[in-house]
Amino acid sequence: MVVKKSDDFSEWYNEVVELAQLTDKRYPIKGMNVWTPYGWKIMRQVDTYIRQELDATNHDEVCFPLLIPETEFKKEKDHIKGFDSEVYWVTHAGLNELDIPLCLRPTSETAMYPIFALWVRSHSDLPLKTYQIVNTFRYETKQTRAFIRVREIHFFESHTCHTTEEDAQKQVEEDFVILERLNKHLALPYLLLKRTDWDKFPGAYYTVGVDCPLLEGRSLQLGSIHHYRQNFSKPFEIKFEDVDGELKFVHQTTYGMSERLVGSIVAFHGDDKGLVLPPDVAPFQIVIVPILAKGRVEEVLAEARKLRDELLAAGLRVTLDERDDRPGSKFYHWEIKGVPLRLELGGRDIAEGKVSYAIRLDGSKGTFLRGNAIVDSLAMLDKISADMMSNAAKRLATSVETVSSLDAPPKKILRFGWCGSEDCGRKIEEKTELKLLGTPYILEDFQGECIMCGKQTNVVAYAARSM
RNA sequence: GGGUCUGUGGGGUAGCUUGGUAUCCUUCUAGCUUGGGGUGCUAGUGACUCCGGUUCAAAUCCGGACAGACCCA
Repeated sequence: MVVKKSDDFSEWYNEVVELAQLTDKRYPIKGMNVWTPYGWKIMRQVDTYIRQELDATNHDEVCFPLLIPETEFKKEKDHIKGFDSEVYWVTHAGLNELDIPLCLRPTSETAMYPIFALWVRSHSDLPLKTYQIVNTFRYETKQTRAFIRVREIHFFESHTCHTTEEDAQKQVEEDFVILERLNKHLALPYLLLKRTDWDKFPGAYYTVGVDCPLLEGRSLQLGSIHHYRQNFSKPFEIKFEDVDGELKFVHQTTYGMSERLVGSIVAFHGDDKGLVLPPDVAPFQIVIVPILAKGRVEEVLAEARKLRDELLAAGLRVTLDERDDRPGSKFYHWEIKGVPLRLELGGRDIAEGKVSYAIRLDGSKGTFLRGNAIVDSLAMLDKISADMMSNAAKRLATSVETVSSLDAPPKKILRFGWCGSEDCGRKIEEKTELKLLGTPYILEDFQGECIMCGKQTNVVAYAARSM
């Protein structure tokens, strides 16, 4: 690593992604990168937790086609208006021009909902809770960045249908619980902010953004949760016969998060030595580096393999670095890759019946008894996870600052009074060059004045430099 | 959306002003050496983004495309 995180965050981010070999950015299309083995292992690990949490809340995994006919895509007016400028179109098939162009899904509402209309007939079909983990396509015009702003996006989207608005509302709240459980594995700080009306998802009744505070008042949207009411069920005619015999339109919600989760893990946890991975998502939780002194190579390797096999049998993800390279060089290699725990085994350790360790998160080193390898490794990984969670909590607490003036704002996420008008909102964005993230979903007590017009208000808003 | 800059082995670079033989570091391959924080030595593989133009001759000058970095809305 050459660049320091605090000196030039963007440069630092690019360097980590490159050196840790998370992705190959050399694919010749802007914003479309190659998932390399190490990066993909992390993504798959995250996907595993997503499946786990969604399955546990009775969502069924489905997989819809990538292509959407223009006729379906255009059914919801606001939706098409919101996505028009960033959709890829397939206009030809073989040698012929298509009668009806097909778009690559930028998100799957318009792919799924015509079929939901067939699936849902009675109140007993509801709630319908589905999700899929797929790639979506958005023609980003802004600067692209690995994992954070890409044109082909790996993401999950859950889509649900309910009999009533209240039931849909309960779903939104369940989504927050799912998010919190998922985040136990990722250890990221986040805020739940209800987006402004002019910034909500195209077609939504309301949108809640999940915003992760990074360095110096930057925030990164990790995902979003939407309540659609009947905005989509009406144009797509998703109707059910209720207990009273009446035909009604369903109420819908969606929840989506993307490979940005990987980008956020890199951006939030990483340090000047490279990646720092939470044990739950690390492709390898432990790396064993054998110290191969001349004349004892076979002996040490045999012991190292034995240690590896024991740890593997205990359910840990472990790799033994048997490459013909110097130990020091291997230390740097695995530090950049963010492996939480490094174990060293050499002649000295074997003689003393010990194993040396080094913890990536804080750089601490020591030894433990060989016989305690499994118990001690598990305990250290647990402690690393706990420490990373508490780092996230600390960051959350220090990243927001309440201000009463927009002159010379601190490099934090700003919190201030807002009258709620679009006029003031836009003026605030113009003046500060920050993005108005919205208002806290869980209402916060506030009495004060709108920071722009001075009107009395009990609404508090957040703004930050977005990435 | 508007602007500025850049594109040379796998990665990072020198050369470009003033057109002619492409530099160095790293990685990689082979061998020896070494091995508890980036061993050392020897030998070797490997590059001018693409298309067009100017020219006897283009990495170098001109135009365009594509890709990337940055700034502004």
